[in-house]
Amino acid sequence: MSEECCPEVPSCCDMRGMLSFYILWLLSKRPMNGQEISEELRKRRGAKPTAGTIYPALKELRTKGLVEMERKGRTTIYSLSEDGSKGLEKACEYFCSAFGDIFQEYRKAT
Amino acid sequence: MSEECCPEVPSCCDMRGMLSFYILWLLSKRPMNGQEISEELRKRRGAKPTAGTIYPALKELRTKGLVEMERKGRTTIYSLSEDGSKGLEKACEYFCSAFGDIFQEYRKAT
DNA sequence: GGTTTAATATTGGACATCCAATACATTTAT
DNA sequence: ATAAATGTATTGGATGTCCAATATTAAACC
Repeated sequence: MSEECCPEVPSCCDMRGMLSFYILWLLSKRPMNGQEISEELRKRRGAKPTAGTIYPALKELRTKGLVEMERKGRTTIYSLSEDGSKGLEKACEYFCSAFGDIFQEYRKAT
Repeated sequence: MSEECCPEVPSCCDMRGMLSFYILWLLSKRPMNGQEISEELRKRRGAKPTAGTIYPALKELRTKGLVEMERKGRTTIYSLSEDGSKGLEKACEYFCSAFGDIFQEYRKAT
């Protein structure tokens, strides 16, 4: 379907991390199933996470009570819980505080 | 010494990752020793990485040829190599492309 | 019904990142 | 000279994130 442009993953240093955070952020936009989440991540981070990446992460978020799920036939719709929503807010604050300078610099440069 | 304010690490989701990337970015500002790098990370990410975190990361960056070091008495000064500089550029591009939306949203909200 | 397809899910192995604990070298203080 | 302080470094164990491989389930197709 969509062949939308996506960033090239750099070879120089490891860019893993923040997956659960990113999933929470995506779910704050709208409830999604696993494949939709994976596709969003592909568009944004340049590589589509496989099933072995995405479902364990979702399971952990559910265990922590941050995400709720509802099975609908073949698919499972994941959505933010109230705790997930509150947690995301704190996490966004932290993320932008921790990495803000790097973004600022990029904005100036372009 | 400096008790500068630093962000509170959220409990909701894991915020590890991007350490090597962040180190490269810091070293692009100026050469530093391990303790200075750790202190910069504390101010920005809210927790000071211990020796077991920082030195293996620096060692790996050196193995990859991205970082150079020079021993000076008690301290070791680390600096970006040419490859490190080029790699960082790509990595910054990727990082901002991958996480830009989250940051944009934060800017609007505040 | 029987096959294919799409989505979900688990397992096992690899690796980066994290800490606590330990060790060592060099400078500084006594 | 000895002790304390500072900076560097390694080890071992935990955890999150990553993929390939495999399995399961439900819908769609013939």
